[in-house]
Amino acid sequence: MGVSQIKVGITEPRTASQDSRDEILKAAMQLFANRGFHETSMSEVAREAHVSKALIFWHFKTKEELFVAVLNRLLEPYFIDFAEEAAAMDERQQIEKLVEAYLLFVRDNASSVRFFLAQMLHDQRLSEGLNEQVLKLYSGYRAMLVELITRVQQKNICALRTAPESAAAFLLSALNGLLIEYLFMGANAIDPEGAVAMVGEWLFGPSGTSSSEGGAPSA
Amino acid sequence: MGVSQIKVGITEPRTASQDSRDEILKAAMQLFANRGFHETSMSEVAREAHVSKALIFWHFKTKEELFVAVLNRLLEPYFIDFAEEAAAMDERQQIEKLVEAYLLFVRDNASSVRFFLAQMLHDQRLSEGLNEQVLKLYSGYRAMLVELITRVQQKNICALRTAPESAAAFLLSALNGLLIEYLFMGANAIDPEGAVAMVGEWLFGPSGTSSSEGGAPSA
DNA sequence: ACTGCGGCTAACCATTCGGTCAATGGCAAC
DNA sequence: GTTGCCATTGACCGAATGGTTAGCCGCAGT
Repeated sequence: MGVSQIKVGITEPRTASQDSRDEILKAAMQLFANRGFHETSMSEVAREAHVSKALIFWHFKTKEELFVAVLNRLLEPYFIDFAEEAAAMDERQQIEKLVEAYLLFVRDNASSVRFFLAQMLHDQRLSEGLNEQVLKLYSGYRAMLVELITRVQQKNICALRTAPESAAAFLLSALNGLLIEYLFMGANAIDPEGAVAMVGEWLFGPSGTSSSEGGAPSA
Repeated sequence: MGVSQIKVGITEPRTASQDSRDEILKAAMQLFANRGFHETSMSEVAREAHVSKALIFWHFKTKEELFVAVLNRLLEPYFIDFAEEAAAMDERQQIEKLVEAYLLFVRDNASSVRFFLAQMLHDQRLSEGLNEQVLKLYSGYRAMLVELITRVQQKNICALRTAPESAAAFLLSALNGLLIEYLFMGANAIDPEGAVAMVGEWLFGPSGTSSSEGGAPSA
């Protein structure tokens, strides 16, 4: 079939086994993402991966194991590398950067996000460890927001007087709302720059944006 | 559709057929709600409704038809009766009332909301008419918000200077975010009063709430 | 008494599901 | 060349799926 497995002797062997395993995972990821777990059959995965169904069961003992493998692979890029660039920014810029990163991530990983959402929506008990990881990520993000808002309030440059926890929760909710709006309504629903501006106005009152490195809107 | 033509004789005739149909719908609703469409089998519905599987197919031609029937029944209470009480309130109170109604509805109909969410998440093409209805409801709600914010801005009692459409979209997103937070995190996540206060502060600046007493924000 | 029909069911059907198994080709080691 | 392992496959399995069919039961109309 269409596989182009060119051996490049000098570098790592990259066995055919790994190749097929990879393609199975890739196909499964796609199918699970926009059809869900129960609606995706192993035969479909096999067909999409150009591989026999039996081979899937050779790589992964059960359907659940394949599923968990997909989940783990999806979770990999979910860690937003943030700390390094944040050091040079003031709090307001950090907050705005966080918001922007969240939305950009959602926009660029829509199918994965959709996947997790669908998964968490009804199969709460399957893949418990995974949910835990996602939750951890989530609350980490929230903690960063809380801290930033706290600092910003202490410095008195914040127009908002609500408790930081509530404010962060509200902001996070707004972001999540944008997320689901993006998933359900058309792809044009998410507008990171607009959202950042809105958050700025909400937190710091009506004023010019802090860091206007004005890039043209991409979408 | 949705006709409720109950003949009011002296006593309700209430044929056995209607009874069984009702119980099937009830069982199906419950199963669909927390297991999804594909994960729910007709045999399960039958067992849960204490009825033979064939009877289900006597009432409803296919599984999809049963599903749509359930959807329609779920959609009935979704129309927030709002206009009548709104007349007596000023714009700010109306906005706050809208927000509160949204959150209360979500809290009280969590399983239905979860159901619709899951449904819209992956099976976009199934039950297209339903999605249409939900969308209609949704954009109606949004339109009300837009109009209210517009008026409030014209009256100059609004601290926010963003375009009403953007503001409404942002507010709706925040509400949706609270929604999914409620669905995923514990039931304690939703706090209508706190949210209303927050929205008030966002739109009208830091001041005493218009109609409600200050409630301590819960975590 | 019989007929017709709405409500209901057990048994059945074809298909698909997750999963198994015996068998095979390729290839490195001996 | 043979051995042995890795990767891979088509054919197969029992269970469960959505859906059908033939027929039962009670009862109103005649």
